[in-house]
Amino acid sequence: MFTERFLRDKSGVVLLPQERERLESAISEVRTLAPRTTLVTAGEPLDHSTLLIEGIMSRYIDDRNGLRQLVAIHVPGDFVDLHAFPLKVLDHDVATMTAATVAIVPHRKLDQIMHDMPELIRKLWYSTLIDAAIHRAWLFRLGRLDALGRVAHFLCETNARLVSAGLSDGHRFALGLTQADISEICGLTSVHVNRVLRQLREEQLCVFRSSLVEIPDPERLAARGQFDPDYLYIAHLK
Amino acid sequence: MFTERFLRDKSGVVLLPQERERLESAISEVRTLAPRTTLVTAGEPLDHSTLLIEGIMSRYIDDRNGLRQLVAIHVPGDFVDLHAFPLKVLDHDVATMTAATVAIVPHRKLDQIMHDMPELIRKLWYSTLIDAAIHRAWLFRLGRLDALGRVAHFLCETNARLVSAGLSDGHRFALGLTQADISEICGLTSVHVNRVLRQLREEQLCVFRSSLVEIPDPERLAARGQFDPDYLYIAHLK
DNA sequence: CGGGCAACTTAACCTGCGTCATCACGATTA
DNA sequence: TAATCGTGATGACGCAGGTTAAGTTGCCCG
Repeated sequence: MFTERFLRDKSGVVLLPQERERLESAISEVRTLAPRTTLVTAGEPLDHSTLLIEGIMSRYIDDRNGLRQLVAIHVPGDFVDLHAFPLKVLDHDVATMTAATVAIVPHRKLDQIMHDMPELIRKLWYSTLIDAAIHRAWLFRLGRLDALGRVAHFLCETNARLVSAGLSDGHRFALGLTQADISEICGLTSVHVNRVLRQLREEQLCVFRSSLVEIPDPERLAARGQFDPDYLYIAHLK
Repeated sequence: MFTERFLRDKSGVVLLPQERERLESAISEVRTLAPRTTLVTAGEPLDHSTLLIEGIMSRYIDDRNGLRQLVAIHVPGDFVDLHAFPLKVLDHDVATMTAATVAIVPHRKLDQIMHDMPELIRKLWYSTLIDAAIHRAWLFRLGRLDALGRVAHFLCETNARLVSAGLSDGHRFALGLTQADISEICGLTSVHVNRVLRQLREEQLCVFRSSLVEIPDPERLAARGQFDPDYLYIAHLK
């Protein structure tokens, strides 16, 4: 079941068994990808979308000086570039961060679903809107939080999403990102991310290693990052 | 024709006459709103969405200290909170900035459209994804640009969107935002926005007044703000 | 015509984060 | 064994933008 984690635990939608089957049967191919592999380049027409099964992926925008800003990261269960179905061309690049396994869904299959199962299309739409809600939370993070708050907010978000995917127990998870990755997410330099991580460690808010992130007291970390998980639309949270 | 500007000039979609009529007939009410009126509060269930006909609206997230981060602004023709149709509850507030005229579209009408006109639903979906693309450009702006670049980028974007809506000639437009508004958009203080606007004026890049924004050389301003309009999906741009 | 208020302006000062530089560590390859 | 490379760690220094405070301007309304 490649779609096992898709829309899992989301408030406001339940994927029915026949809808899940229909999605499964829309998968044309399953591929494994090496770390740091570019899957989609901005401006190139697309005729398929990608469901992430295993690993971490990213979406990013390059600036003129070769620096880049990550605009999203994806965890298993995310339909990474489903927005390419209506848009056909993307405004950003998509790449793996770690090694990854993905399922390819041709747009022509989604076209058929659109005519046969409009309620399923609404659920697919919904999933792209959660990505947009996460974009907004990232805007808040960059616009209103200091460096420590940004990193704390990001780690809280990632923890919550991985709990939802069954990949974190709420206190510890494997992530596989470098400090430079965090800097591209949080709009900081890697030097300053290093300082912030040290401070988080000293204050016992979080121990970050590429291999393993540990959060002894998630509520304290959330308070420091002004993290409120409502925007993730996770069911049964409160 | 209240939907006159909706999806106007967008690459990749054309709203057919019968689709436009169907949308028109889905409007239950047209309202005028005073400036700085809150229309939607985060967390409140919604059974309708709002098409902006005239004026400027905003979406924003409050922080713990009463400050806020704008996550979007909307110009006439935008379906401001169409994402509430699949989501039902929003993660942020929606308010007018200037006086505004809006059309209300009940979700039950959209439900009917979903079953009758799946291609129109795909176009509605598309319009919410352009909002998401704009979110991403805002992330780039906050994460990678300095203060002057951020303001320049925002003004270029707004100019391009208003040209598309037929409300800017490419060099001048009425906007009705204050310097404090710009600061909430660009993640700066209003004091520093004031300094930046002076510099833009001195360098003849832009004259910003609440009533009127003038951009003598849009290309120079775009270069300074690393603005590339592809993410707006405007047709016939290049 | 004057009082009040929101928006704008400017200056003086301070600090969080960027920049630059150096070094350490572990993994990979020869 | 050494050479290379990606990643992490840390210190010295500078500056963009925040903070605070004190005006000014313009508009609404009695």
